[in-house]
Amino acid sequence: MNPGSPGGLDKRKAYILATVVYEYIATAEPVASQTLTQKYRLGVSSATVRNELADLEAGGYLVQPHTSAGRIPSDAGYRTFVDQLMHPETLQAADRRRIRDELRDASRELDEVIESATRLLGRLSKNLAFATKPSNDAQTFRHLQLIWLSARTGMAIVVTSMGVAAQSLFELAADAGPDELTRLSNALNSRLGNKMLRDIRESDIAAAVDQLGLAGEFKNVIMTALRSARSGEQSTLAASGAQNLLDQPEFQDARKLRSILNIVEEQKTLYDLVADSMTAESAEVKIGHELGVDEMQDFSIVTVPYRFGESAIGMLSVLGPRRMPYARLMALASGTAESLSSRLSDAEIK
Amino acid sequence: MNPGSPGGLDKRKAYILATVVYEYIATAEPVASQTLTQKYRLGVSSATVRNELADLEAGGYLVQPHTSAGRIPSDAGYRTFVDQLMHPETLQAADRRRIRDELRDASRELDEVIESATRLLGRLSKNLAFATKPSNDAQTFRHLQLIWLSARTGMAIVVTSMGVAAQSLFELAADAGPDELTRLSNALNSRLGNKMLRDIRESDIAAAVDQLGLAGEFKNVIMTALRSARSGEQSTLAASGAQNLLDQPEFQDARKLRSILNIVEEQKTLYDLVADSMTAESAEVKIGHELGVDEMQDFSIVTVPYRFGESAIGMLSVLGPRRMPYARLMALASGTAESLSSRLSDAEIK
DNA sequence: ACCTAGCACTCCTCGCCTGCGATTGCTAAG
DNA sequence: CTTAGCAATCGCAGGCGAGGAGTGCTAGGT
Repeated sequence: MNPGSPGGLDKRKAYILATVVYEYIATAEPVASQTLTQKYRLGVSSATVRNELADLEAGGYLVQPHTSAGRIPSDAGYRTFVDQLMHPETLQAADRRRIRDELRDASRELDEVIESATRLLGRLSKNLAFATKPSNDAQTFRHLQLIWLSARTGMAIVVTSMGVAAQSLFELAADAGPDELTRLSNALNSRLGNKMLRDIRESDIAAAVDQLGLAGEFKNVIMTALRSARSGEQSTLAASGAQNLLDQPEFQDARKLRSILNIVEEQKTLYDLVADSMTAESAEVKIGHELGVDEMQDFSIVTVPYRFGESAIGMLSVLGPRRMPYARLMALASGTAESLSSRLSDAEIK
Repeated sequence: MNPGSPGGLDKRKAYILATVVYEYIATAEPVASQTLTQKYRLGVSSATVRNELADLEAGGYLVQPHTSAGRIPSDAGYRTFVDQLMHPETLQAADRRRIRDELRDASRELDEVIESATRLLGRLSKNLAFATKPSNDAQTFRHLQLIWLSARTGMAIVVTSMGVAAQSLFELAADAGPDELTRLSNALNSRLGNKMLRDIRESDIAAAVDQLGLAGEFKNVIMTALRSARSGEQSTLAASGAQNLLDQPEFQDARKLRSILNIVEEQKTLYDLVADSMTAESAEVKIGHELGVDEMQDFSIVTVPYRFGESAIGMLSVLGPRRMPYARLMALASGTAESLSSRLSDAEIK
């Protein structure tokens, strides 16, 4: 092996590996040495290619389903392909515009915008797309309103810069009048204005409540509302495009799909799988066993964070067979996330 | 045929038909005459049963997949079974309690309660469960709050007896102060209190706005908020349990599932299919072609409305193979809907 | 008039085999 | 280091036949 070449592979091996991956992604059939020489003018004979293929298999980049079959990429093969061999794609201006337009037409509601983006990505990628709902942690506090419903019940609404974050009903042990709730709302608003949600301390609340001489139970009411605003529905997912997976030849067998659908419906596992990509700068790929879940050996996931202002608040992902068009899906996911990010920022409540 | 007997079938034919359906539901295998005589002590020989089976086939209740196979029920066979032959089931007290408890633990948020009920029903029924989100039309108005965010932006929140129904952001052409919004909120609340949402007229709003001498654009702002409160997310569905369908032997073939997943994700078709069961008193069943959708020939749906107070506000359904345990699923769906209804009513904002 | 034993007939299913084609690895020569 | 040639391996599709499941019909019994 020539040192200094990508992945410790000499140039020809790298090219052959890349070609095998491209070809397998396109056809879903094991790739034979002859196919390579015929379709790709390698300038060498199939026998030479066979020698190279054998080396690549020894190196762990390829596997053979059975003796008299061609080669298919291993997880390591895909990994090398993604990291070093493939040509990254970027979206055509036209595609970019289509995505942007479609998201613009979506409702103003936060959840629905996220769901639209997920549906869109599912449709464009022809795979299963999913998104985490945003964490509100890094959002800015805009308004807290206590609504009087009856002497002992009310509702607290927290508005953040992204729109309504949470409503929570409360019950009081002692009667309170509408005026008290209004006064308390006002006091809190002037005290908390423009803080980030995560920076609001219990002492801020306590000060406001005590200053007005109100019952201590209000502190709990407000903390509860803020807490639920902060956590949002963070661990729930939006998903779309499961039926696309049924089109893939490798999932004609229903058993493989069962586990996936299960995982998608459970949401928890899926959330954990992508959670660590929240801090990524751009699209990240996890391939087969890298996902660390037995039932997902045959799948890969592309994940890209979306932002509100500066901070990443959630992830947009595509789940498909390992044999997925990585460059294209990374471009699509990135493009969609980018549009989503700017769509969210446009809707910011200043 | 003896007149006066169920479905125009004499007693023995009815019993044999019922037995074929039971057996086929249990085994997913065509039912043979000998199986019937061996398992069910009919008191006659298999030859006699064969004659009866031939009659039932002539009558359209059964079909034969091929000459040397047993019989399986036709849509008409299932229909007769459901309407006249099967023993209706009711839930054990223990099951009933489990459902109630599980729903009680669910969050207070309306959407999440519905989703919990759907997940629960999916799990218990071992099929695909789905629910329509409630229509707010028949809910009672409790509170409208206009929140001041900046001189020209604000948010309108409408609270109904079921909890928050809608929030909507608005922009004004002319500056307004927090006081105006508060005064308008108060005026509207005293005027609209305890009306049903659908009974609120534009003139009520206009009167309040004009009385306070406020800009006409407030009328639109408020009407928009009320409209969005009324419509809710009515046509979106919650669904759970798709992977259960993959366990059914008849759907090992991925093609049949594709159409179903598609339909479930589309939601629209599914919503239309069950919409007319909203006025039903109890569980309704649609079998195979009765659904009127080609791709759903192999499926049946059990639908039961759930209520808030007196009025039906949504539907809870189970979708599965035609070969589903109708009595059990009807009992499960009814029980879950009942618990859901009372759970919702308990959470009413009085 | 109804029931039933017996039997021929039909049709599906499964395992077995075979031949074909695809593809490889190896060898030996350039 | 490359390549042509070739034997060897393996999967797969198709054909064939045995086995079995189940029916419909017939004829005789109650």
